[in-house]
Amino acid sequence: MALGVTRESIPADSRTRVACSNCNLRELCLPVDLTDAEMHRLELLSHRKRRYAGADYLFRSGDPFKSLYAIRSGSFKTRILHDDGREQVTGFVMRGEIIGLDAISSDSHTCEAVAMEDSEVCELPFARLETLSREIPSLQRHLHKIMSREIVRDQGIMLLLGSMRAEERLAAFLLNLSQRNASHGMSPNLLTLRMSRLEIGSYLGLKLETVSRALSHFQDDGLIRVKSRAIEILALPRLRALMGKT
Amino acid sequence: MALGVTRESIPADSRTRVACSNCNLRELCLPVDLTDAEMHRLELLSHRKRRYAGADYLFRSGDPFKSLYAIRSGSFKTRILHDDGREQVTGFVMRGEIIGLDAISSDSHTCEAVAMEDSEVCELPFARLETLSREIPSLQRHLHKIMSREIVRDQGIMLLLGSMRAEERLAAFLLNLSQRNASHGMSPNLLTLRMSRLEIGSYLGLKLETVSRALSHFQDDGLIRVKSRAIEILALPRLRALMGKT
DNA sequence: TGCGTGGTTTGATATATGTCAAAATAGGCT
DNA sequence: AGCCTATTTTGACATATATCAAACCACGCA
Repeated sequence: MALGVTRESIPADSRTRVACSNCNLRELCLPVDLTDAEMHRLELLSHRKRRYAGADYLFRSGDPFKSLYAIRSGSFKTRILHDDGREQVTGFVMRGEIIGLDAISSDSHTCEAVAMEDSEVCELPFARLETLSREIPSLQRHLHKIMSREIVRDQGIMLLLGSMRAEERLAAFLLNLSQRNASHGMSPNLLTLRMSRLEIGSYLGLKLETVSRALSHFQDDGLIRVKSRAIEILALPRLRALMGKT
Repeated sequence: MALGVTRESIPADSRTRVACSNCNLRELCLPVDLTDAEMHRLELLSHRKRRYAGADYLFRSGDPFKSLYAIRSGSFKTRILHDDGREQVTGFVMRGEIIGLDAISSDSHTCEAVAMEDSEVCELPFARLETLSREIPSLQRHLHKIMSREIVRDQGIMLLLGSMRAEERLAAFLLNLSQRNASHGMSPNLLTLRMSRLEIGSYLGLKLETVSRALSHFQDDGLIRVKSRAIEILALPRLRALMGKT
């Protein structure tokens, strides 16, 4: 973990070379067990760090595909657009997660990614990632797992959208955020939503009013406490139980 | 079915070796441009062909992950199950397509695959596929594209489930089948559904009655002709136009 | 500090889709 | 061929969620 290399010391528009071997996200982003020699090779990725302000695009649909991006800090939403302007938020991507996998199939991005707050990403040129993963089996395996995990995640959302009711969807959403919070060593009970009710609604296939009403209802039932975008989970087990029955 | 070789004459567990170089699906399943030498190596996959009768499981959720499967003939549905028994059909997989990608992430299958008719699959041991794709870059690239394509497909269904109305979903479904039919050199206007209204409903996040009503409505409007599971598309452009407005 | 604007909550009402039920149809098996 | 069962269609009605509208709130900016 890089001592002496603080984020603050880097100018906002700079593209800085960073070394995976020093990255404090290594476990999350590319948690492969590498020998020193392999780790040295991984540096050949010579990926760069970029910063984005809230509402900035990381990429737009149609952009040519060059790289995957590992999120070092902050968060993004991804969305796809329908011909008639309707949009569907397909994911909220957080620290330690990888974004851009959809673009591999057609060599251009099919969705767009927008920063939900000030964020930093690590650019991983995909061609080099492929070359390297031919040389380092554990890296190859990890890349495959990341892609497969995205498929599983998407299918989970299909289940949610296809067969859950509004309050179940919202409970699932909150529990998912809680779990991701916990996996980063943060409190599973204190959530700070980075997205609006409208965006949550789009993600969950609901209107923003329905999202708002469901949150209010949860609060009335003593499950959570809502203070605008800060949400405190008061009864995690009951929230869990809510999915499935009703 | 091969002449003189009925399903019954082949023990259920028989595994026949097949060669990719001879396979008439080569273009669809692994359409990589290989030299003779590489093609020779591909044979090392020494995949086997298996047969399944309708309603047979190809794999169940929880099964350990060993192989991907390329569908040589027939079709399968994939579904995930919720704790409380609810199920969501996540895909209808046809000839030339690959199934099982979800299992890579956790080394066990997260969904289950059930044959919708008599079918043949080609088993592709994943460990060998990984080894080979380290040696053959174009195979590696192709594997990545297949996984990415699955991600894009799933996100398309998220859009459908999250922001389209019942008849739009059904139109999208029929158009998708039509297109896949066409890509196999079959008529884009004559569809033979292998799945029930219940299964279509599960896939589209609708009840079977809604699916039936929408089909009847399309028929009344002269868009299609429904004869149980045989569907003739009479006005493809109008069906296309139906998605997006209304 | 106060204003303004986007975001959120809440209410009244509309509607698409679900639910329940019965009739019609199709396909498998003897 | 004809019965049996599962699937599909259709109808009447219920309801979850959407829609429209207004009030409320929070936060950034002057």
